Amino acid sequence: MIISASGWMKKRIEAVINGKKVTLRDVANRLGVNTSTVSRALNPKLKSMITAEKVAQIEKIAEELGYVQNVMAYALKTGSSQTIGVIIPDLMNPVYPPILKGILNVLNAESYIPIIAYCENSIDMALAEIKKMESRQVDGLILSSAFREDKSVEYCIKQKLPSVTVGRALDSHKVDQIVIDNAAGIKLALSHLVSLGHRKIAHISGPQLISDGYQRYRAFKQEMITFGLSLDEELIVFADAFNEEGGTVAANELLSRGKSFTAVIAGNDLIALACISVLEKAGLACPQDVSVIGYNNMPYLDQFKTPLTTIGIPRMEMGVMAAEAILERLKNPEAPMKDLVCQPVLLQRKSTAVVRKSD
Amino acid sequence: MIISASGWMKKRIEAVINGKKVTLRDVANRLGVNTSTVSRALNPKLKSMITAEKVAQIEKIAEELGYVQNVMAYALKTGSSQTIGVIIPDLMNPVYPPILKGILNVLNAESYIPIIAYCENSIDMALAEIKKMESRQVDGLILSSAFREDKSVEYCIKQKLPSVTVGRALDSHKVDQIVIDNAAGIKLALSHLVSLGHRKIAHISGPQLISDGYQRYRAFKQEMITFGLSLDEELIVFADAFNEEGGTVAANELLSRGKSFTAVIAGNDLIALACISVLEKAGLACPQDVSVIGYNNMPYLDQFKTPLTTIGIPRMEMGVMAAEAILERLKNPEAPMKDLVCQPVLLQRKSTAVVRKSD
DNA sequence: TGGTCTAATTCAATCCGTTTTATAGGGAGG
DNA sequence: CCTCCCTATAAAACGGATTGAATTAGACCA
Repeated sequence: MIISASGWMKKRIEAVINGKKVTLRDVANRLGVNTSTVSRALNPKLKSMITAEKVAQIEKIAEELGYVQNVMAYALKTGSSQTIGVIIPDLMNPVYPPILKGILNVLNAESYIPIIAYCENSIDMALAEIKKMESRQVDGLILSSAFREDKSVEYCIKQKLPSVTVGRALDSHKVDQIVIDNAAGIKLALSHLVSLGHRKIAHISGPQLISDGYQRYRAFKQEMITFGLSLDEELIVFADAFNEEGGTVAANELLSRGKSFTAVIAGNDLIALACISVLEKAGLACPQDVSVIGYNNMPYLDQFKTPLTTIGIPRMEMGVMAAEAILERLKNPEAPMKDLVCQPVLLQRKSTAVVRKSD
Repeated sequence: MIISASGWMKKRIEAVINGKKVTLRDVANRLGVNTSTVSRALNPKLKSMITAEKVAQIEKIAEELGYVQNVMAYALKTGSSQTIGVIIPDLMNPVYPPILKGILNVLNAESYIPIIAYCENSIDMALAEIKKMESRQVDGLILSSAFREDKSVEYCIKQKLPSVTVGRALDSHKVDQIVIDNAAGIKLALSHLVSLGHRKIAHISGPQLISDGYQRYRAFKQEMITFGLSLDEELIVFADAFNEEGGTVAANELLSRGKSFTAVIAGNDLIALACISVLEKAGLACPQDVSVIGYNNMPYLDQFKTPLTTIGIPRMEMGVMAAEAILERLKNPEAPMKDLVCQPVLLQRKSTAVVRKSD
């Protein structure tokens, strides 16, 4: 098919056979123009500097040769890798996929790409991942891994890596944050329970070093008083992680204290699910004997054996907001830091019921 | 703290204030050595060429200045970005997080990083994502998005982008593939159902353009005959996607045909779940009236209202295998293509029961 | 002691694929 | 003929890896 393959063309064919990529230079040579001309012709913003005819030629040849821009070279030259790092504490927690989806959707639209890592809820691991991402010149970071005090995000600040958190907040408010109004959520839960006649309400809290755990705990104590209920510290236990193992241990701890209660507000859905299992093993049915409320509204909850009443949060929207926030911060590095707060919603299902007369 | 900030140092301070990154050159200048010395000192493989004392100095200063390697520059020079692209059809399908976790774990250990994208089960979207990844110089691709015939993976082959598929297979076997032994899975399911006395068994198949859908369908027809059961084509319907919507439509179609059946094998768990809902709405209880088997063993299935009997697949292991396969292929580009097949397992729960006498 | 040879380090220059600044060419208009 | 404008070019980065050449140091021998 190739009639005369001489000079650079020969060399190029050889290169392509060896798996080399087609470069800007290749398409420039093919047309006998300068690389800068090609660069401009292929850049929508600079295209106007080149005659339409030449642009058309260049686009045709580029297509024909299968040219794709080398983003590494672009990044090296311009300092922008068009990449956003995303760090997630736990891949297995079903809360994160929707957040991820929200993030991906907006990044995609802006021709950014995410690099995703998970850190198993360890600050050290998060820091290691952040350094890897830094070395890849990420333009910014979305952290849903942050603790209330967190040296990994301190590192981002020190290195001037633009960052936002999502679903987690720093006590210091040193970065943009997409957060949930946890106090409102707890108030919703408590108000629902109170309306069902519950008064002896327990709380299985999440880790206190994580903003959601801490804020929900604080809100619980606060709102119990606001609702005029007596606050019994013995009805509050702490799970050491927002997962089923943590929930199981904590629920057993609660039961072992021997204090009676008719309802429990769990730190999140996974803890709530574990709690229901523990209660059942102890011969307590949910919701007949005790009502349980979760938090987050993870997927498929409505199809569970005991469809869980929970506090729903706009997960995908949070992802969208996080991505928009980081892009916004890139455009406007000096803007004041802000918290964007999302309102939760009560989703009433089958795990809560009117308190029994006898209680 | 800085005593005399003159020459390069002044310039550097200025640069850092402007948010510039610390470069190899910066640490070289600080010590008055050549960049190549620093490069070698920081490269584990070449470190031996430099005196231990100097290495120590360099490491100290690099740490002090907060130097991190610019992977973009490295990639540009060496042609390797230490990045693997991963394309997933659907972020919301709970099958993928464990696969992703397996992939991440091995890539991490080899200091590779994944770029993750999803394609909503569209080949065109997958192709667009692949081109984006190509432009980012990914060293290889893991595709769990592939169809039986798929121009996006044809493109990878044409562009000499090393690729492997996971959970999906091409009819052509043109790339390495991590697949499930679907015939074995269907055999397991059917054998279980037969042992419970079922003879009139329906199949809600997944999309036929996807290997899992097609192979399970083929296996179903084959095994029905092997088990000596009469194969009624009217008891086979096709869902147009491996999700709940697809399952709902297909299950309604099956019901509308008016043929009686006592069990159904679904193309995957999501379809099975949708099927159970549809059956219930039609007044048919699972498993009392009809037994249902899923495929994939997605998380939390044991806690569902009707704990689903399903065919389990080693999701995380598949991720591990996929990552190892692509890394292996990078080392050894000329090796023959191979299929790695994973064996499924029957997980018996509550959605299957002995067929009623009357049937 | 001086000279030679070798091994161990370090240096300087080049390259990777792009973008971009400054510059040159060429045609139109005055 | 001289400007001015419109295109296109040439050349210099970007940050780090590579490598042949140069320097140094050390060892050995006469």
